[in-house]
Amino acid sequence: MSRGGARKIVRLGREQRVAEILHAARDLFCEKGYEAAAVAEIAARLGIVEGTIYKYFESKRELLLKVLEHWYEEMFGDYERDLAAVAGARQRLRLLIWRHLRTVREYPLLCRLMFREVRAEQDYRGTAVYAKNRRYTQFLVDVLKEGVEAGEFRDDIPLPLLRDMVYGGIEHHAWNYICGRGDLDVDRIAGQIVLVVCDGVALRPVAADLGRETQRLSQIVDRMERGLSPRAEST
Amino acid sequence: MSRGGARKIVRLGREQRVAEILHAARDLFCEKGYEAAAVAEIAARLGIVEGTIYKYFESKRELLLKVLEHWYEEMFGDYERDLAAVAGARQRLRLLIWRHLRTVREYPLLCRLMFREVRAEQDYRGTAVYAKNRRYTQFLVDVLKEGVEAGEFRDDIPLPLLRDMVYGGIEHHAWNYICGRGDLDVDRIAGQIVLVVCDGVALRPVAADLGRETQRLSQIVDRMERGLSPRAEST
DNA sequence: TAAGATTAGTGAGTACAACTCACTACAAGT
DNA sequence: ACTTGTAGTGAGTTGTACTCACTAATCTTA
Repeated sequence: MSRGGARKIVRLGREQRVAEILHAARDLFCEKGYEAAAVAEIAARLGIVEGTIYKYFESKRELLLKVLEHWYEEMFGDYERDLAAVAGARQRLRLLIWRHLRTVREYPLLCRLMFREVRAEQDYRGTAVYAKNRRYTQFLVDVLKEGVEAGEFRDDIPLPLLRDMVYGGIEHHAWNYICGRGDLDVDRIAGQIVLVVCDGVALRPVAADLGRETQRLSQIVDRMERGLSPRAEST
Repeated sequence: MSRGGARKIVRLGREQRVAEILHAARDLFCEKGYEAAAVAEIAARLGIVEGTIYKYFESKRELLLKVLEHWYEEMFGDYERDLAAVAGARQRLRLLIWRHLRTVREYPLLCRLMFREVRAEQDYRGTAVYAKNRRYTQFLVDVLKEGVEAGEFRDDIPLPLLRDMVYGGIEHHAWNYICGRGDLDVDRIAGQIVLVVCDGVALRPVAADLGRETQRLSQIVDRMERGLSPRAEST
């Protein structure tokens, strides 16, 4: 601004420049949202000109997709590892739901971009982000499938529907938080979702009162068999 | 085009013109989506000029909101009536889920606008569409509450979470259909969602084997009390 | 019926952002 | 030192939301 156009041009290698642009784009998209973020401002922040960005990315949208692809790549790292440490379908399910909620809590702005700007567009299927998202949600379907095969979950509910109820439910429930209002109690919500899903699909639900009744009758039978009156101790 | 600017100007009353614009806007938004629909094209279809639309609507976005408000108004009509005809929390729940799925099936393009362009925006809360949507989803929360009060549903799961799992789940599950791919089997999906939700919140789940055990013990106790040997008939 | 008031409708703009392209300048290879 | 590949430029073009000073059709009132 102060010195009129006498700026030194800095030349970077392709890789490095691409990385810089992705980083600046992620920041600005998170700050302002996709629409409001101008490509020219991303360029300005890096001290380059708009045209340079179009040298490396075909369009603003491609830039957004690449930003989110990188994010997914970051996430996949410790997913399998964490999952391998937990046994039992219900506990594994809980882990996936809990981790997803934690991700929403940690990166609300990126989630917002994903939900709003990417997943909703015409061309979504066919993008690399779609493939990565499929891989991400497939973890949950696989855990449910294990549960069915192990006899822990019933087999008459299509797994994709359960998947959609979990991820769709979380998205709706977290929307306020994602938009910057209120907080997100990850532990509590994870527990409640597991409760709804499992006691809907678990083969043997608790049935507390039936259970208590069985126990009571059991004790009576025990005492009777030992020759005691069934009413002996009831006062 | 053919006669150079010698078009007759048609003057309409305010009400009528507004109605015309809303209708044309709804069509074009559904055809092309919000972004791709140009205000100038809405005007062109009515044989008027862009500025005229801005005489009646402050912005393109207000136009979209008004279109969706009108749609909600259409829907509310027979909602209470239908609901009044059905008894029992589970059946009423099924009705609401079934009706919502049918609406999605019938108006996928308007649903798409609602999900994509309206609900996701910053200013959504504070719009009249938000209020109408609240009223719409509140039906389901009320039905759940009735179920809890009637002792049909457990009371340890927050109703808003269930609401979000239902509507969020449906939205996710129907997204392919909304985007014009495949079909939507309303009856089947409604049944499955009710199954998941109810057998998750219903107070007395089937628990067939626990039930049988209770029955068996009951019979033993009966016989014992009548002075018979507990093992009398077991062979 | 004619003048004045009201308001529907016009169309030529402005502003701004995505995207393009012919060109410049820097660095490496020979 | 000359050539060549390519990073970077910046002045466009295009398209669209939105504005505004103005025109003309209709209504009101004398």
